[in-house]
Amino acid sequence: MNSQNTKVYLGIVEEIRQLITNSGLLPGDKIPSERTLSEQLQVGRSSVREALRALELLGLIETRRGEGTFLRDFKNHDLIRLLGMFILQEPEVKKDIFQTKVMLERDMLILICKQPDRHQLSKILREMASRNDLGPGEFFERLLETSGNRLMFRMWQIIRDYSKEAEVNRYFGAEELKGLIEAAMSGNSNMAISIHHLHYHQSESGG
Amino acid sequence: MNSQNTKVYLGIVEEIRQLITNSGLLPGDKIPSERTLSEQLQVGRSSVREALRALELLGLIETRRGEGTFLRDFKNHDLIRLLGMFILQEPEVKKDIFQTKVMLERDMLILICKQPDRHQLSKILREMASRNDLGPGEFFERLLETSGNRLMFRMWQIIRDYSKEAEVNRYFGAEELKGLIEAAMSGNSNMAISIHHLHYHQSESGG
DNA sequence: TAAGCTTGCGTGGTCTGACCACCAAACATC
DNA sequence: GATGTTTGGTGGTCAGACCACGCAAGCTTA
Repeated sequence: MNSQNTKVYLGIVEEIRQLITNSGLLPGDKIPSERTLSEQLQVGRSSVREALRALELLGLIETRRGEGTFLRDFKNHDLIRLLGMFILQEPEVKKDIFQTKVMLERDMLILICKQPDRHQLSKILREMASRNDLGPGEFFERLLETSGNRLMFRMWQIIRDYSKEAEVNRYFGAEELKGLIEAAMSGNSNMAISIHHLHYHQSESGG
Repeated sequence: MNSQNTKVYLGIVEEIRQLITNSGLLPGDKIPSERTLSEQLQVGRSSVREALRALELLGLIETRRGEGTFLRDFKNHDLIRLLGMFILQEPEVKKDIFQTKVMLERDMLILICKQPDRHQLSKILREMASRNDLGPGEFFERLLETSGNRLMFRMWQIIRDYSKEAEVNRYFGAEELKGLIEAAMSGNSNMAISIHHLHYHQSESGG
Protein backbone atom coordinates (compact mmCIF):
# COMPACT_ATOMS: atom_id res chain seq x y z
CA MET A 1 0.00 0.00 0.00
CA ASN A 2 2.54 2.52 1.12
CA SER A 3 3.97 3.25 -2.27
CA GLN A 4 4.93 0.00 -3.95
CA ASN A 5 7.53 -2.21 -2.42
CA THR A 6 9.48 0.18 -0.30
CA LYS A 7 9.30 -0.98 3.21
CA VAL A 8 8.43 1.98 5.34
CA TYR A 9 11.47 1.69 7.52
CA LEU A 10 13.77 1.81 4.52
CA GLY A 11 12.07 4.94 3.38
CA ILE A 12 12.67 6.42 6.77
CA VAL A 13 16.32 5.49 6.66
CA GLU A 14 16.56 7.38 3.43
CA GLU A 15 14.60 10.33 4.81
CA ILE A 16 16.92 10.54 7.74
CA ARG A 17 19.92 10.33 5.52
CA GLN A 18 18.62 13.23 3.47
CA LEU A 19 17.72 15.12 6.58
CA ILE A 20 21.26 14.78 7.74
CA THR A 21 22.64 15.92 4.43
CA ASN A 22 20.22 18.76 3.79
CA SER A 23 20.16 20.17 7.27
CA GLY A 24 23.89 20.00 7.44
CA LEU A 25 23.79 18.12 10.69
CA LEU A 26 27.12 17.41 12.26
CA PRO A 27 28.24 14.65 14.58
CA GLY A 28 26.79 15.27 18.00
CA ASP A 29 23.77 17.12 16.73
CA LYS A 30 20.38 15.95 17.76
CA ILE A 31 17.90 14.62 15.28
CA PRO A 32 14.13 14.90 15.75
CA SER A 33 12.52 12.66 18.32
CA GLU A 34 10.87 9.43 17.37
CA ARG A 35 7.44 10.84 17.93
CA THR A 36 8.20 13.93 15.91
CA LEU A 37 9.52 11.93 13.00
CA SER A 38 6.54 9.67 13.24
CA GLU A 39 4.27 12.66 12.89
CA GLN A 40 6.22 14.50 10.24
CA LEU A 41 6.64 11.48 8.02
CA GLN A 42 3.15 10.23 8.71
CA VAL A 43 4.22 6.78 9.79
CA GLY A 44 3.94 4.77 12.94
CA ARG A 45 6.44 5.18 15.68
CA SER A 46 7.40 1.52 15.45
CA SER A 47 8.51 2.03 11.89
CA VAL A 48 10.58 5.01 12.89
CA ARG A 49 12.14 2.93 15.59
CA GLU A 50 12.99 0.12 13.21
CA ALA A 51 14.82 2.58 11.05
CA LEU A 52 16.60 4.15 13.99
CA ARG A 53 17.59 0.83 15.47
CA ALA A 54 19.06 -0.21 12.17
CA LEU A 55 21.03 3.00 11.88
CA GLU A 56 22.13 2.60 15.43
CA LEU A 57 23.45 -0.87 14.82
CA LEU A 58 25.33 0.53 11.90
CA GLY A 59 26.93 3.00 14.25
CA LEU A 60 25.58 6.04 12.46
CA ILE A 61 23.45 7.36 15.26
CA GLU A 62 23.45 7.11 19.00
CA THR A 63 20.42 7.12 21.25
CA ARG A 64 20.33 8.22 24.84
CA ARG A 65 17.25 7.39 26.81
CA GLY A 66 15.63 10.45 28.23
CA GLU A 67 17.61 12.70 25.96
CA GLY A 68 17.16 11.84 22.36
CA THR A 69 18.87 10.53 19.28
CA PHE A 70 22.09 12.03 18.09
CA LEU A 71 24.17 11.92 15.02
CA ARG A 72 27.31 10.06 15.62
CA ASP A 73 30.78 10.64 14.50
CA PHE A 74 30.96 7.69 12.25
CA LYS A 75 34.63 7.72 12.18
CA ASN A 76 34.25 5.34 15.08
CA HIS A 77 32.52 2.44 13.43
CA ASP A 78 31.26 -0.02 15.96
CA LEU A 79 29.30 -2.06 13.56
CA ILE A 80 32.50 -3.70 12.64
CA ARG A 81 32.56 -5.69 15.82
CA LEU A 82 29.12 -6.98 15.12
CA LEU A 83 29.63 -7.72 11.50
CA GLY A 84 32.83 -9.40 12.39
CA MET A 85 31.02 -11.80 14.59
CA PHE A 86 28.82 -12.83 11.73
CA ILE A 87 31.12 -12.65 8.82
CA LEU A 88 34.50 -13.54 10.08
CA GLN A 89 33.59 -17.16 10.50
CA GLU A 90 34.46 -17.83 6.91
CA PRO A 91 38.14 -18.60 6.52
CA GLU A 92 38.11 -17.38 2.96
CA VAL A 93 37.03 -13.93 4.05
CA LYS A 94 39.72 -13.86 6.66
CA LYS A 95 42.35 -14.24 4.05
CA ASP A 96 40.96 -11.35 2.04
CA ILE A 97 40.87 -9.11 5.04
CA PHE A 98 44.43 -9.74 6.04
CA GLN A 99 45.71 -9.42 2.53
CA THR A 100 43.82 -6.20 1.96
CA LYS A 101 45.03 -4.73 5.18
CA VAL A 102 48.63 -5.40 4.35
CA MET A 103 48.32 -3.93 0.89
CA LEU A 104 46.60 -0.83 2.13
CA GLU A 105 49.38 -0.30 4.60
CA ARG A 106 51.90 -0.68 1.89
CA ASP A 107 50.08 1.80 -0.31
CA MET A 108 49.90 4.36 2.41
CA LEU A 109 53.53 3.95 3.23
CA ILE A 110 54.30 4.70 -0.38
CA LEU A 111 52.14 7.81 -0.23
CA ILE A 112 53.85 8.95 2.91
CA CYS A 113 57.26 8.57 1.39
CA LYS A 114 56.18 10.69 -1.55
CA GLN A 115 54.90 13.44 0.65
CA PRO A 116 57.04 16.46 1.32
CA ASP A 117 55.48 17.08 4.71
CA ARG A 118 58.06 15.97 7.22
CA HIS A 119 57.28 17.69 10.48
CA GLN A 120 54.32 15.50 11.34
CA LEU A 121 56.67 12.58 11.23
CA SER A 122 59.27 14.06 13.48
CA LYS A 123 56.55 14.88 15.94
CA ILE A 124 55.54 11.24 16.06
CA LEU A 125 59.15 10.28 16.46
CA ARG A 126 59.57 12.60 19.42
CA GLU A 127 56.45 11.30 21.08
CA MET A 128 57.55 7.75 20.57
CA ALA A 129 60.66 8.50 22.54
CA SER A 130 58.97 10.36 25.35
CA ARG A 131 55.69 8.62 25.95
CA ASN A 132 55.03 5.08 26.93
CA ASP A 133 51.36 5.30 27.65
CA LEU A 134 50.04 4.59 24.22
CA GLY A 135 48.78 1.20 23.21
CA PRO A 136 50.48 -1.02 20.67
CA GLY A 137 49.69 -0.06 17.16
CA GLU A 138 48.91 3.47 18.21
CA PHE A 139 51.97 4.97 16.62
CA PHE A 140 51.65 2.95 13.48
CA GLU A 141 48.14 4.22 13.08
CA ARG A 142 49.27 7.77 13.47
CA LEU A 143 51.97 7.19 10.98
CA LEU A 144 49.49 5.91 8.44
CA GLU A 145 47.23 8.85 9.11
CA THR A 146 49.85 11.16 7.73
CA SER A 147 49.38 9.60 4.33
CA GLY A 148 46.98 12.40 3.56
CA ASN A 149 44.47 10.03 2.05
CA ARG A 150 41.65 9.89 4.54
CA LEU A 151 39.55 7.52 2.52
CA MET A 152 42.24 4.93 2.42
CA PHE A 153 42.98 5.48 6.06
CA ARG A 154 39.38 4.90 7.01
CA MET A 155 39.22 1.79 4.97
CA TRP A 156 42.31 0.58 6.72
CA GLN A 157 40.85 1.35 10.14
CA ILE A 158 37.73 -0.59 9.37
CA ILE A 159 39.60 -3.56 8.08
CA ARG A 160 42.02 -3.47 10.95
CA ASP A 161 39.12 -3.64 13.35
CA TYR A 162 37.87 -6.65 11.48
CA SER A 163 41.15 -8.38 11.72
CA LYS A 164 41.31 -7.58 15.41
CA GLU A 165 38.37 -9.91 15.79
CA ALA A 166 39.81 -12.51 13.56
CA GLU A 167 43.29 -13.01 14.80
CA VAL A 168 46.08 -11.77 16.93
CA ASN A 169 47.62 -8.68 15.51
CA ARG A 170 51.32 -8.51 15.42
CA TYR A 171 52.10 -4.91 16.15
CA PHE A 172 55.02 -3.07 14.78
CA GLY A 173 57.83 -2.76 17.28
CA ALA A 174 59.61 0.46 18.15
CA GLU A 175 62.58 -0.39 15.98
CA GLU A 176 60.45 -1.13 12.98
CA LEU A 177 58.51 2.05 13.45
CA LYS A 178 61.64 4.11 13.71
CA GLY A 179 62.82 2.52 10.52
CA LEU A 180 59.58 3.27 8.77
CA ILE A 181 59.58 6.89 9.82
CA GLU A 182 63.18 7.27 8.86
CA ALA A 183 62.44 5.89 5.45
CA ALA A 184 59.50 8.21 5.12
CA MET A 185 61.47 11.26 6.11
CA SER A 186 64.09 10.54 3.54
CA GLY A 187 61.47 9.63 0.97
CA ASN A 188 62.88 6.17 0.61
CA SER A 189 59.82 4.16 -0.26
CA ASN A 190 61.80 1.06 -1.09
CA MET A 191 63.15 0.93 2.41
CA ALA A 192 59.72 1.45 3.90
CA ILE A 193 58.23 -1.28 1.78
CA SER A 194 61.04 -3.56 2.69
CA ILE A 195 60.57 -3.08 6.42
CA HIS A 196 56.86 -3.53 6.07
CA HIS A 197 57.31 -6.64 3.99
CA LEU A 198 59.72 -8.15 6.45
CA HIS A 199 57.34 -7.51 9.32
CA TYR A 200 54.71 -9.68 7.78
CA HIS A 201 56.83 -12.26 6.06
CA GLN A 202 59.35 -13.31 8.62
CA SER A 203 58.23 -16.52 10.28
CA GLU A 204 57.39 -16.66 13.96
CA SER A 205 60.74 -15.44 15.11
CA GLY A 206 60.67 -11.87 16.33
CA GLY A 207 57.55 -10.76 18.29
CA MET B 1 15.11 -3.43 34.16
CA ASN B 2 15.67 -6.07 31.53
CA SER B 3 19.08 -7.16 32.68
CA GLN B 4 21.30 -4.13 33.07
CA ASN B 5 21.95 -1.86 30.18
CA THR B 6 21.59 -4.27 27.30
CA LYS B 7 18.86 -2.97 25.12
CA VAL B 8 16.56 -5.83 24.39
CA TYR B 9 17.01 -5.64 20.69
CA LEU B 10 20.76 -5.98 21.04
CA GLY B 11 20.26 -9.03 23.16
CA ILE B 12 18.10 -10.45 20.45
CA VAL B 13 20.72 -9.77 17.84
CA GLU B 14 23.12 -11.77 19.94
CA GLU B 15 20.59 -14.54 20.47
CA ILE B 16 20.03 -14.80 16.77
CA ARG B 17 23.73 -14.92 16.17
CA GLN B 18 24.08 -17.81 18.56
CA LEU B 19 21.10 -19.48 17.08
CA ILE B 20 22.72 -19.34 13.68
CA THR B 21 26.00 -20.63 14.97
CA ASN B 22 24.65 -23.35 17.19
CA SER B 23 22.01 -24.64 14.83
CA GLY B 24 24.48 -24.58 12.00
CA LEU B 25 22.17 -22.57 9.80
CA LEU B 26 23.37 -21.95 6.30
CA PRO B 27 22.60 -19.18 3.85
CA GLY B 28 19.10 -19.62 2.53
CA ASP B 29 17.86 -21.37 5.64
CA LYS B 30 14.84 -20.04 7.39
CA ILE B 31 15.05 -18.67 10.88
CA PRO B 32 12.14 -18.77 13.32
CA SER B 33 9.26 -16.41 12.74
CA GLU B 34 9.01 -13.12 14.54
CA ARG B 35 6.21 -14.36 16.71
CA THR B 36 8.04 -17.54 17.57
CA LEU B 37 11.17 -15.66 18.57
CA SER B 38 9.07 -13.25 20.55
CA GLU B 39 7.63 -16.14 22.50
CA GLN B 40 10.81 -18.14 22.92
CA LEU B 41 12.86 -15.18 24.08
CA GLN B 42 10.04 -13.74 26.13
CA VAL B 43 10.17 -10.33 24.55
CA GLY B 44 7.78 -8.24 22.57
CA ARG B 45 7.45 -8.70 18.88
CA SER B 46 8.43 -5.11 18.26
CA SER B 47 11.77 -5.73 19.88
CA VAL B 48 12.31 -8.78 17.75
CA ARG B 49 11.50 -6.72 14.72
CA GLU B 50 13.94 -4.00 15.65
CA ALA B 51 16.66 -6.59 15.83
CA LEU B 52 15.65 -8.18 12.55
CA ARG B 53 15.38 -4.87 10.73
CA ALA B 54 18.84 -3.95 11.88
CA LEU B 55 20.24 -7.24 10.70
CA GLU B 56 18.42 -6.82 7.45
CA LEU B 57 19.92 -3.42 6.82
CA LEU B 58 23.28 -4.95 7.49
CA GLY B 59 22.55 -7.46 4.80
CA LEU B 60 22.74 -10.44 7.06
CA ILE B 61 19.18 -11.64 6.68
CA GLU B 62 16.46 -11.32 4.13
CA THR B 63 12.75 -11.16 4.81
CA ARG B 64 9.98 -12.14 2.48
CA ARG B 65 6.48 -11.18 3.38
CA GLY B 66 4.20 -14.12 3.64
CA GLU B 67 7.11 -16.51 3.79
CA GLY B 68 9.51 -15.71 6.54
CA THR B 69 12.99 -14.53 7.37
CA PHE B 70 15.98 -16.17 5.81
CA LEU B 71 19.66 -16.22 6.41
CA ARG B 72 21.54 -14.49 3.69
CA ASP B 73 24.78 -15.25 2.01
CA PHE B 74 26.89 -12.57 3.52
CA LYS B 75 30.02 -13.34 1.66
CA ASN B 76 29.25 -10.38 -0.52
CA HIS B 77 30.43 -7.67 1.82
CA ASP B 78 27.42 -5.50 1.29
CA LEU B 79 28.22 -3.42 4.29
CA ILE B 80 30.90 -1.65 2.40
CA ARG B 81 28.40 -0.27 -0.03
CA LEU B 82 26.24 1.03 2.75
CA LEU B 83 29.08 2.53 4.63
CA GLY B 84 30.19 4.11 1.44
CA MET B 85 26.89 5.85 1.05
CA PHE B 86 27.41 7.61 4.30
CA ILE B 87 31.12 8.10 4.37
CA LEU B 88 31.90 9.03 0.84
CA GLN B 89 29.62 12.02 0.93
CA GLU B 90 32.20 14.25 2.40
CA PRO B 91 33.59 16.39 -0.36
CA GLU B 92 36.92 16.28 1.30
CA VAL B 93 37.45 12.68 0.34
CA LYS B 94 36.59 13.20 -3.29
CA LYS B 95 40.18 13.89 -4.10
CA ASP B 96 41.24 10.74 -2.31
CA ILE B 97 38.94 8.59 -4.35
CA PHE B 98 40.95 8.66 -7.50
CA GLN B 99 44.19 7.96 -5.74
CA THR B 100 42.70 5.08 -3.84
CA LYS B 101 41.18 3.60 -6.91
CA VAL B 102 44.46 3.62 -8.73
CA MET B 103 46.29 2.02 -5.85
CA LEU B 104 43.71 -0.67 -5.44
CA GLU B 105 43.99 -1.49 -9.09
CA ARG B 106 47.70 -1.70 -8.76
CA ASP B 107 47.41 -3.98 -5.75
CA MET B 108 45.05 -6.29 -7.50
CA LEU B 109 47.23 -6.45 -10.54
CA ILE B 110 50.06 -7.54 -8.31
CA LEU B 111 47.89 -10.21 -6.79
CA ILE B 112 46.86 -11.43 -10.20
CA CYS B 113 50.43 -11.71 -11.32
CA LYS B 114 51.25 -13.79 -8.31
CA GLN B 115 48.41 -16.17 -8.95
CA PRO B 116 49.06 -19.42 -10.69
CA ASP B 117 45.58 -19.58 -12.16
CA ARG B 118 45.98 -18.74 -15.81
CA HIS B 119 42.98 -20.10 -17.61
CA GLN B 120 40.60 -17.44 -16.42
CA LEU B 121 42.85 -14.94 -18.08
CA SER B 122 43.03 -16.66 -21.40
CA LYS B 123 39.29 -16.88 -21.35
CA ILE B 124 39.04 -13.14 -21.00
CA LEU B 125 41.56 -12.72 -23.77
CA ARG B 126 39.53 -14.89 -26.10
CA GLU B 127 36.37 -13.02 -25.34
CA MET B 128 38.06 -9.73 -25.91
CA ALA B 129 38.91 -10.84 -29.39
CA SER B 130 35.52 -12.21 -30.24
CA ARG B 131 33.01 -9.91 -28.63
CA ASN B 132 32.47 -6.26 -29.13
CA ASP B 133 29.25 -5.83 -27.26
CA LEU B 134 30.69 -5.15 -23.86
CA GLY B 135 31.02 -1.67 -22.46
CA PRO B 136 34.30 0.07 -21.82
CA GLY B 137 35.90 -0.98 -18.61
CA GLU B 138 34.05 -4.24 -18.66
CA PHE B 139 37.07 -6.34 -19.42
CA PHE B 140 39.27 -4.50 -16.99
CA GLU B 141 36.75 -5.20 -14.29
CA ARG B 142 36.73 -8.86 -15.13
CA LEU B 143 40.46 -8.89 -15.09
CA LEU B 144 40.53 -7.39 -11.62
CA GLU B 145 37.96 -9.87 -10.45
CA THR B 146 40.41 -12.67 -11.00
CA SER B 147 42.56 -11.28 -8.24
CA GLY B 148 40.86 -13.69 -5.87
CA ASN B 149 40.36 -11.01 -3.25
CA ARG B 150 36.67 -10.30 -3.23
CA LEU B 151 36.86 -7.71 -0.51
CA MET B 152 39.32 -5.61 -2.39
CA PHE B 153 37.38 -6.06 -5.57
CA ARG B 154 34.20 -4.84 -3.94
CA MET B 155 35.93 -1.84 -2.53
CA TRP B 156 37.22 -1.03 -5.95
CA GLN B 157 33.80 -1.39 -7.53
CA ILE B 158 32.28 1.06 -5.13
CA ILE B 159 35.03 3.57 -5.46
CA ARG B 160 34.89 3.28 -9.20
CA ASP B 161 31.17 3.97 -9.13
CA TYR B 162 31.82 7.10 -7.17
CA SER B 163 34.57 8.30 -9.40
CA LYS B 164 32.27 7.76 -12.34
CA GLU B 165 30.20 10.59 -11.01
CA ALA B 166 33.11 12.70 -10.02
CA GLU B 167 35.11 12.73 -13.20
CA VAL B 168 35.55 11.29 -16.59
CA ASN B 169 36.99 7.85 -16.50
CA ARG B 170 39.67 7.01 -18.90
CA TYR B 171 39.13 3.40 -19.76
CA PHE B 172 41.86 0.99 -20.56
CA GLY B 173 42.20 0.38 -24.25
CA ALA B 174 42.41 -3.00 -25.89
CA GLU B 175 46.16 -2.81 -26.31
CA GLU B 176 46.71 -1.92 -22.69
CA LEU B 177 44.45 -4.71 -21.57
CA LYS B 178 46.21 -7.22 -23.70
CA GLY B 179 49.45 -6.06 -22.21
CA LEU B 180 48.12 -6.39 -18.69
CA ILE B 181 46.82 -9.88 -19.27
CA GLU B 182 50.03 -10.90 -20.94
CA ALA B 183 51.97 -9.64 -17.98
CA ALA B 184 49.67 -11.47 -15.62
CA MET B 185 49.98 -14.73 -17.50
CA SER B 186 53.70 -14.61 -17.34
CA GLY B 187 53.64 -13.45 -13.74
CA ASN B 188 55.47 -10.31 -14.62
CA SER B 189 54.12 -7.87 -12.07
CA ASN B 190 56.64 -5.21 -12.96
CA MET B 191 55.33 -5.09 -16.46
CA ALA B 192 51.75 -4.94 -15.26
CA ILE B 193 52.51 -2.14 -12.87
CA SER B 194 54.35 -0.30 -15.55
CA ILE B 195 51.46 -0.45 -18.00
CA HIS B 196 49.05 0.58 -15.31
CA HIS B 197 51.25 3.42 -14.23
CA LEU B 198 51.64 4.69 -17.74
CA HIS B 199 47.91 4.63 -18.27
CA TYR B 200 47.34 7.08 -15.49
CA HIS B 201 50.45 9.16 -15.73
CA GLN B 202 50.78 10.01 -19.35
CA SER B 203 49.44 13.48 -19.89
CA GLU B 204 46.30 14.11 -21.89
CA SER B 205 47.70 12.59 -25.03
CA GLY B 206 46.07 9.22 -25.66
CA GLY B 207 42.24 9.10 -25.40
C1' DT C 1 -8.27 -38.30 -12.95
C1' DA C 2 -6.70 -33.76 -13.95
C1' DA C 3 -7.00 -28.92 -13.88
C1' DG C 4 -8.56 -24.82 -11.82
C1' DC C 5 -10.40 -22.33 -7.88
C1' DT C 6 -11.31 -21.25 -3.00
C1' DT C 7 -10.16 -20.94 1.55
C1' DG C 8 -7.51 -20.92 5.72
C1' DC C 9 -3.32 -20.40 7.98
C1' DG C 10 1.17 -18.64 8.84
C1' DT C 11 4.13 -14.98 7.76
C1' DG C 12 5.98 -10.32 7.67
C1' DG C 13 4.36 -5.09 7.64
C1' DT C 14 2.35 -1.46 10.04
C1' DC C 15 -0.09 1.24 13.35
C1' DT C 16 -1.83 2.44 17.91
C1' DG C 17 -2.03 3.10 22.72
C1' DA C 18 -0.23 2.14 26.81
C1' DC C 19 3.26 1.87 30.30
C1' DC C 20 8.10 2.31 32.19
C1' DA C 21 12.84 4.43 32.98
C1' DC C 22 15.45 8.21 32.46
C1' DC C 23 17.07 13.02 32.05
C1' DA C 24 17.03 17.90 32.31
C1' DA C 25 15.01 22.10 33.18
C1' DA C 26 11.67 24.63 35.75
C1' DC C 27 9.93 25.20 40.11
C1' DA C 28 9.35 25.18 45.09
C1' DT C 29 11.45 24.94 49.45
C1' DC C 30 14.77 25.67 52.85
C1' DG D 1 22.17 30.64 47.08
C1' DA D 2 21.74 25.74 47.73
C1' DT D 3 18.75 21.97 47.87
C1' DG D 4 15.00 19.02 46.88
C1' DT D 5 10.73 18.27 44.01
C1' DT D 6 7.81 18.38 40.11
C1' DT D 7 6.97 18.05 35.38
C1' DG D 8 7.43 17.38 30.52
C1' DG D 9 9.96 15.27 26.93
C1' DT D 10 12.57 11.34 25.44
C1' DG D 11 13.74 6.60 24.38
C1' DG D 12 12.47 1.41 25.67
C1' DT D 13 9.19 -2.03 25.62
C1' DC D 14 5.04 -4.42 25.26
C1' DA D 15 0.42 -6.17 23.68
C1' DG D 16 -3.06 -6.18 20.46
C1' DA D 17 -5.02 -5.24 16.29
C1' DC D 18 -5.35 -5.21 11.33
C1' DC D 19 -3.44 -5.62 6.53
C1' DA D 20 -0.94 -7.88 2.50
C1' DC D 21 1.05 -11.70 0.87
C1' DG D 22 2.39 -16.71 -0.20
C1' DC D 23 1.41 -21.22 0.07
C1' DA D 24 -0.76 -25.48 0.27
C1' DA D 25 -4.66 -28.26 1.43
C1' DG D 26 -9.05 -29.04 0.11
C1' DC D 27 -12.86 -28.29 -2.86
C1' DT D 28 -15.01 -27.63 -7.36
C1' DT D 29 -15.26 -28.34 -11.90
C1' DA D 30 -14.37 -30.27 -16.29
